[in-house]
Amino acid sequence: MLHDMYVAIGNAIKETTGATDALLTDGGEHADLASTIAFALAKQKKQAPLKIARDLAEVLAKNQALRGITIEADGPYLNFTFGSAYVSETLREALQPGYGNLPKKSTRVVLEHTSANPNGPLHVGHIRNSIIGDTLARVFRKAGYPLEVQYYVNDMGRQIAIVVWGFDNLDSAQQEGEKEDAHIARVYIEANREIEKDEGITRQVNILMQLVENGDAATVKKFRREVSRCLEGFKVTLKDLNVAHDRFVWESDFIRNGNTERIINKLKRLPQARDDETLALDLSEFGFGNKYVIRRSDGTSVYAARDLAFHAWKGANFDRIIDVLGADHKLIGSQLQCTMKLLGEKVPEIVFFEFVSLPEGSMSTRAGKFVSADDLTTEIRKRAFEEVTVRRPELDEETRRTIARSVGLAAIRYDIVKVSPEKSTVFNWKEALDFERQSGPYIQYAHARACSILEKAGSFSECFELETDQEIALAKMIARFPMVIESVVTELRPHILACYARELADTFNTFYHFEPVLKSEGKIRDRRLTLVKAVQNTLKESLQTLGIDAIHTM
RNA sequence: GGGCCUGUGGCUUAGCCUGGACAUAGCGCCGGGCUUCUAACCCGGAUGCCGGGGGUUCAAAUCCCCCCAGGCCCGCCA
Repeated sequence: MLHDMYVAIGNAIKETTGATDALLTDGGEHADLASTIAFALAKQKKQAPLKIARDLAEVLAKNQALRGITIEADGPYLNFTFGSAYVSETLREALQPGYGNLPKKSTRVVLEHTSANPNGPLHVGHIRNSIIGDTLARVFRKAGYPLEVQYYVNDMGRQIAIVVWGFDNLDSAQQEGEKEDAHIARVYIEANREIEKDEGITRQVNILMQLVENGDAATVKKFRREVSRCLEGFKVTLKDLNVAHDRFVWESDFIRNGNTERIINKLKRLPQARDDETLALDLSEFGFGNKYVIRRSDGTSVYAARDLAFHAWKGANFDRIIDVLGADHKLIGSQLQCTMKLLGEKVPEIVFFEFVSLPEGSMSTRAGKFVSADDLTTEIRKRAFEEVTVRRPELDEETRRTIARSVGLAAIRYDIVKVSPEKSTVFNWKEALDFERQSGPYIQYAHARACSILEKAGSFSECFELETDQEIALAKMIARFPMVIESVVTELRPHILACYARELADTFNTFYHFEPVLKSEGKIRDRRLTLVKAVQNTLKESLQTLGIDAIHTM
């Protein structure tokens, strides 16, 4: 609905003025939409912006395509305020199940996220990747795209070789109740300590790496076993965060199926190839200072080669490739994009996010310096359970536990997704455990409140004629939802949805405090209940798209 | 040394790509509001040289240049 208005007004301005851009912006408190076209036309028309705006408002007011829209010139600004038809149409749309869904598309999208090395549990830095990725995935599906979500398993890296060395050489039995990924981290940390003491171990690790690349059956089996165990741990962590992957793609498969060898042969033929002892690309003409190494002098491939093979495979099976990667991958990500372009392959779009650190500094799995996602989940559920128990002592324990799980999940996911990805953050227990304003639970609470009103109301006849400023403001906020979904898809910035959901909850809370619903009567009660139903549905869709449970009571 | 990202009230943060009407919100602070639809809430108030300096423009938090501070990256690691 909002999108339709945007197009109609934009076209009318362009037709009337001959401008190529209608310069439409959000009207803020002045209007629903505004245009600054009068400034742009001032020079060519040799007229004051005030006069241009005034004249244009007069002409546009007569345009039949803009019926029902109030058009006013406020100084040099052209203000457009939508009328009652817009508001009632919004309400009708927002009552539909799946409000905000966009038309089905045929572009097949593959989205890769998380892809952490399987050498220890996921920590609060990794899950920023998971939550940005999973939210994007949900938004793409809502926007009508067929989508596959993948986890790229780095199963042949040095870290894994170190883990395997640890299992072969150290006292490495799994402890009572120890989760697989935590167990692997313990062995990995211990093995790294040994490596620092004894350089000879590095040679043994190198041998393991060669054996696995050459396909030595026993070594491959060991690598696979430990990596699989670690992934089992990850799956539990991700499930607790309501994050899901459709497919786990193993890096070593691209050696075994010959794809890496094939892409290396193609790379050799590029004019940028330098095939001396190593095979590398010279990408200096594109602004890259270092060599992009593809194959070692001993003939084995490096990560970059397998990654290129992986992305070529994705390009062959999908129309659009999106990767969510940490800022430490910016250089290699750009080199990958550059090389894919040189090969004539599809170029992946990469969503980068900056690091999460601890107050005492960067996280490090190797040094055992991290806050694991499991610890965060455990702690936040505990806190949420205490909170629910204080607020709803009459509920039985089982119900309180269920609510606490949803509230905890909401707090974690929202706390992470609300921040722009290009901002680096410092993990803060106090903020992560906050269930008040600008939090996931705050939005859940607004939704639960709407549910409660609707439940008490019973049946009512729908009424689409809103009257008061608060009612109309809320309806207009609801109207923005589909365009929010659209902008997340085009900008690949999920925090836009997080901000919107919070603003919608804010607007509803204000409405709630000024406009009685159940205590009003007749048509007023009907139209407010209709509005509450619309906002409840929109909040539900927003929350679910953020991967947060839209619970009915809390 | 080079490249990328960030810098917005005491703290956290939106807006920056696509320049426009008094810069968004929260925490904290001050003052109000629960016998009334769930107070995980609402209302009011104080707090901003939008890191600094130049420039472009009728107009700059937003675009360009320089500088400062912090983070990340620059490996025959992944």
